[in-house]
Amino acid sequence: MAAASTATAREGLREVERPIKSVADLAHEQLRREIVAGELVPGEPLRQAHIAERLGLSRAPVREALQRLEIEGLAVLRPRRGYVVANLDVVEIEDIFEMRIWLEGRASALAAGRRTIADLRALEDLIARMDECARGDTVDIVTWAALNREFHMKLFQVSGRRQLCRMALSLRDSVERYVRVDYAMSEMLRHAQHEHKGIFAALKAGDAERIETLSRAHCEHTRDRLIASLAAHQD
Amino acid sequence: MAAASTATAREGLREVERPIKSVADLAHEQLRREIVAGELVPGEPLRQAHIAERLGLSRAPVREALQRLEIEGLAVLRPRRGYVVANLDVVEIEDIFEMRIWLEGRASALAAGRRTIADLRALEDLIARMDECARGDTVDIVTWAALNREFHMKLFQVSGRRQLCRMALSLRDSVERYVRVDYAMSEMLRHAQHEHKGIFAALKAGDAERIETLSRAHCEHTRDRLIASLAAHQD
DNA sequence: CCTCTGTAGATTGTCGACAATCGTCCATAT
DNA sequence: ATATGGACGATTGTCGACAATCTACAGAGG
Repeated sequence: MAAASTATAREGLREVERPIKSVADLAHEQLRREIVAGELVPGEPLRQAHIAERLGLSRAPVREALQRLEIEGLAVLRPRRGYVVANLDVVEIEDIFEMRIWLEGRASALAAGRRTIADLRALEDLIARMDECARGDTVDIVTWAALNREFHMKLFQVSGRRQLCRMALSLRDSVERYVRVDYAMSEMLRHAQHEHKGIFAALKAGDAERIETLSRAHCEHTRDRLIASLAAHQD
Repeated sequence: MAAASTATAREGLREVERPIKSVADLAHEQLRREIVAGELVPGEPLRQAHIAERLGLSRAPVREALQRLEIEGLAVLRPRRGYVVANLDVVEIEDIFEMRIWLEGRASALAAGRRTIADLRALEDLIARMDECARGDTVDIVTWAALNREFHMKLFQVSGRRQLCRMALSLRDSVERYVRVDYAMSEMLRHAQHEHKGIFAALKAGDAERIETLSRAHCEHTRDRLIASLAAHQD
């Protein structure tokens, strides 16, 4: 039994996202952005040679990126037939949201007992920057969504639970593209901002019970709005 | 918006494990078995060339296998320094078990409302085969563990929730190797068998509330026994 | 007119090789 | 004796090429 403690996953929760980025990491992030942003629509085939050429690299890192997307639930592999952008049906979306409601509520509650001044400052800054995006009459939905993801990721990280953080983030990403389409079509965004401020206040106060309730409600609202939107646009 | 419904993940829950296996799939399964079985100890470096030679294939599929192991939480990558077998500390193990307790309880409850005769027969058969493993004075822990995994996987699948099933199985696998070490050193195995029969009975009766309670208790017992074992053998 | 079969094209899965980077060992200076 | 610096070996990350397999289309047969 070799000395193993050096490999223990203890380098801090910041490294849920890998520190040093390889070309494969960049390809993965790029494709994830494109899928999440809806530029690559569900069912669209993801051809390795095509993507490699488009991103200016070889097929090996593209394969790795696709592999990860599959495990994250963003792509589906049909052996010898290639990857396609995953398509979640309503049942699966509800499935994911049920888990999110519990996991995010739990993470928030834990965070309330561990937040530091620095954490609060970082979250406050993210809220302010999101406000910026929605200030004028034109809403910068792309930037807002990126900041929103960062806000919730930060909140998860404050919980101090590495594994819980991983799960919650992964589930978020797998439905984010559907949520974003919905946000763009509704006033939900400003409502979300309001809820973020409530969550932040509860975190600042260290009120675990309240932040858990608020986080769950935040998730539930997103889910309800999304399901309603999907039902309306069913085609 | 192209016709996407063909790609929808609807081919049935059996395909959580991929149907047609590539060399990379086999490498992945082999390495996972070795890690879960404890043959590869936490902290041990996983050198690509070495593994490739040992399994008689090239580095490409080995890389893919390692990639998956990382996302499953079984391996950790330090960029430019290679993969090592992941080492979970007690906090992370408790973290994972807290999620398992909730997810597995929920999946069981849902399964109680959807089980078919065929499902029950399959589960009953698995229980019988596990009994076989523990009949004599020598316990076939490896076979038992494989059947145990199948039993719980089957139970998750009956829930009909594809995503929930994925998460629960992934979390199981990431702590399985620690649990197995514990099983080998205790009488916990027979106790687990007894609990399986209780869970099965509740499923057969369609009693959602009872099976949820039993499943959670099953998880909690495993956790408590494991934590105690880790505390005793701390080195 | 429909169905089945065989060929052609395209795409994946796998391989071996090369360059970049990291850890290690040794020489040297303080 | 300890610390600093450079070269060597080992390992990863990336690339282009090849073989296996699948899809699509065309042609023959019923």
